[in-house]
Amino acid sequence: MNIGEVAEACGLPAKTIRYYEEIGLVTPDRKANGYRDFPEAEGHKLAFVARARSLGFSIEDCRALLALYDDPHRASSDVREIVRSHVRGIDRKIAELQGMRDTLDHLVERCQGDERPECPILDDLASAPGTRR
Amino acid sequence: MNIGEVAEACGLPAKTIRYYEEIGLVTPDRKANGYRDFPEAEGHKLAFVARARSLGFSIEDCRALLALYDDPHRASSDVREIVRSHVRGIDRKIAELQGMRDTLDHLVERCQGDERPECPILDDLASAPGTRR
DNA sequence: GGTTGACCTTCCAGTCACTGGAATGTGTTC
DNA sequence: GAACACATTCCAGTGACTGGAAGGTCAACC
Repeated sequence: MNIGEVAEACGLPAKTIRYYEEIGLVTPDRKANGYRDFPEAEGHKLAFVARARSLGFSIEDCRALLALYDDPHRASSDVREIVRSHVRGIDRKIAELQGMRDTLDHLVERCQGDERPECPILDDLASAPGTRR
Repeated sequence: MNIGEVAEACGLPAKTIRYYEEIGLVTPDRKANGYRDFPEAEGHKLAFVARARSLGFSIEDCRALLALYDDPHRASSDVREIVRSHVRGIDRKIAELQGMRDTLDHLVERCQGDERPECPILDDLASAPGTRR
C-alpha cells in the first residue's frame, strides 16, 4: 500500500505518517522507486495509533501500547496501568478547565458588556490575589 | 525593580518574563549596568498577564486584554467578547476530554488487569471504527 | 584588594506533535 | 510529450516556554 492509500484507510494525513516513521512508530518497506510500501501489519499499527491518539494518549504512550500489542506474553495489567494513569491526567485537566470556566463565568456575568469602559473582568485580572471575590 | 524582585512579586519565573519582553508584552527600562528595571506599571502588567494565563488565555489574548486594560476609551463589550470566546474554547476542550474519559472508563472496567495477555483495551484500539461497543 | 556567591546578561537548543512549503522525482492517462 | 496526481526529502515554523552554557555585576566579608 502506498502512503496515500494507507492515509485514507486510517484517517491520518500522509505527513503525519511520515513523521511517525521518522520517530520509529512504524517501519514501512520501500519499493524499487523509493515509495513507502505499507504491509497490512503496518497499516494496522497506524490505525491503532490513530485511535489511541484520538483518545488523547501521548506518542510515548502509543509506543508503549504498541509494544504491548505486539507482545503475546504481555500482562493486561500493564496495559491497564498506562490507561489508568492517562485517565488521571485527563481528570486533572478537566478539573483545571472547570475551575477556569467557573471563574470566567462569574466574571462574564458581572460585566455589562456595553460601550462603557468599566469592566469587572479587567478589574479582576488587574487585582492582587487574595482581594478577589 | 530587578527581574528577580518582580518575578517574586508576580509569581512568574524570570525566564518567562524575559520571554514576555522578547515578544513585546512588557517593555522594562534598562539600568546603566544592563539590568532590566521594571517600573510599577510594568510589574502590574506582568501580574495581569500571570493571572490571565492562569485562566487559560493565550498570549495573543493577553496582548489584546492588556491593550484594552491600557485604553481608557475601551468598551467593556470588547473585553467580554474575548472572554466569551475563550469560554467556548474551554467548553469544547472539556467536552472532548469528557468523551475520552468516558470511553477509557468503559475500557478500564472491562479489563481484568492481571498477568494474562487478553485485554479489551488493546482489542478496542486495534478494532475498526464502527465495530466498537 | 581578593574572593565568594547571588544575581544578572545573552544566546542557543530542546520540548510536543505535527504542519506548511519548496524543490524534485515518479506513475498514469491522454 | 504534456498534464496531473502522487510520491520523495529537507527545512522552517507553531505555542509558550524551559534548560543550560558562558560570561558580567554587585554586595558582603576577610
